[in-house]
Amino acid sequence: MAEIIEITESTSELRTLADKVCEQLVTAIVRGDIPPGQKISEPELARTYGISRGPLREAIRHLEGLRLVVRIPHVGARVVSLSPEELVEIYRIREALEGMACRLAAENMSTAEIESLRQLLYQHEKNIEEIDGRAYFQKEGDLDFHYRIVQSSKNTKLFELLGGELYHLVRMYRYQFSVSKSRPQRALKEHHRILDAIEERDGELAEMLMRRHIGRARRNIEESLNPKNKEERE
Amino acid sequence: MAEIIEITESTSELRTLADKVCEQLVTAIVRGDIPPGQKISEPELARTYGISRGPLREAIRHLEGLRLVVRIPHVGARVVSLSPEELVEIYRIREALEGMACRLAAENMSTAEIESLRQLLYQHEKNIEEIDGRAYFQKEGDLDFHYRIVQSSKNTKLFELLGGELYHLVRMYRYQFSVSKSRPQRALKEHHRILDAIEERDGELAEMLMRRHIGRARRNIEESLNPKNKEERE
DNA sequence: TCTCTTTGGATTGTCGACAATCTGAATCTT
DNA sequence: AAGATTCAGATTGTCGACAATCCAAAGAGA
Repeated sequence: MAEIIEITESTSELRTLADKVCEQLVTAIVRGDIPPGQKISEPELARTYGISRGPLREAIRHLEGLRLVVRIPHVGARVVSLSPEELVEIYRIREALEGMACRLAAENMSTAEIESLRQLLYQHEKNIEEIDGRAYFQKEGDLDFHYRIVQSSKNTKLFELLGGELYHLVRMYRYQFSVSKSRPQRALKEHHRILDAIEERDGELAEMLMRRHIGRARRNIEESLNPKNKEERE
Repeated sequence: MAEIIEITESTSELRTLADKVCEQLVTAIVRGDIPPGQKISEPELARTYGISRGPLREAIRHLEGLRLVVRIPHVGARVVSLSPEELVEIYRIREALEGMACRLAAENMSTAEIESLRQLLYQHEKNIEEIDGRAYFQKEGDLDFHYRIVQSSKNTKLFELLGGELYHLVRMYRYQFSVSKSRPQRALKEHHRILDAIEERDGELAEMLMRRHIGRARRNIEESLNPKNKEERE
């Protein structure tokens, strides 16, 4: 029985209740406030947010589309429970998709966008120096970089895909497993190199660097997983 | 004012009304029975399917997630209107994603699956010979082949992505623009070559062939588009 | 004591009605 | 006559209540 959360005030821009609640639920799930595997009780959530079940059900339907909850008819919805294998799968997809995004960005990104993105990287640099050990800002910041690249690819469908469901899923995984102990300094350096390639309009190189960048992250995950599976066969 | 459509009988398996109606709407939109850009009136559709507005709204929310309708708060939902540019974007995404799927399929596809898929191709061959000119079956059949490949990649996330929203969108485009006048014989031959590579477990070749295969289709679309844009600059 | 059945409680699915908002036509002003 | 304004009609958003379904605990039978 959590406390009642006020919606109408702070969170808005999205006009309908269902949309607002949906946004609230997305962040709640991504941050782990509603833990993976937890049952989503409609009456309870409706009370929590002080709304009726109608809009809430619409929000849940939307969350299902974002792959953040799994719903079984007449039984109920649960927050998606993520297996490490699926995380690896997602990284493989990102490898292919963001690699392409990078190549397109090298062709279509405006110089203003490039400059703006470079500034963002400098800011990340500062954040890393400040909170040396805990790279919390970097965690979301890294995603920001990737997000901006995809946005600059000017492929709207690609942006919808990566900026939509996959984006939230990756954010969720990061919060859960706190994946990014993988020295942010190195990641930042790689980001700079990628942007360099884009600046020189070398799409081929940019794609390759991005694929390597994500591939390294993926292998990190796989390795931090394998030690336990060392004994397992097949 | 269309006639009233019975739901409970034929279309089932999915237990809830919202899910059934959603499935109905998907095929209706994909086949163009509800034309692109058309407004979706909740009261009218509710009457048509003989259900209340509650489940219908949930279904629409789901369709929104599948990118088949666009919704504006307090205004209503419209069937998505597809620009040829977006179709090209989607084909670019498929190039990257299905290329990867092919490589994974070469690694993970069982010999039984390969044999089954080969049989499917033989069946396509027959269908083409029978209805030489109009390649209607081939249209959906082509998608079947691609669908099976993705399924055999054993990457569940990839399957969800390509088998979900992108699959329906591509089907929709095909129905609308009747894209596949692009000699089915050649496509079929390419399918065989791709399957050959998979059978020989040559992932690299399989990926390349698939990328070319889809790339050719994309260029077909671009060319059938350019003549009109010949005069346009930029 | 274990298993199968039953039954009560709670949850999900569905409906009809009311309130908030938008669209478009008719009216008024300049 | 052109433009802005008002107002009616319809549509979307929201709510509370009822019906259908599922889950789990209690009880009956072997």
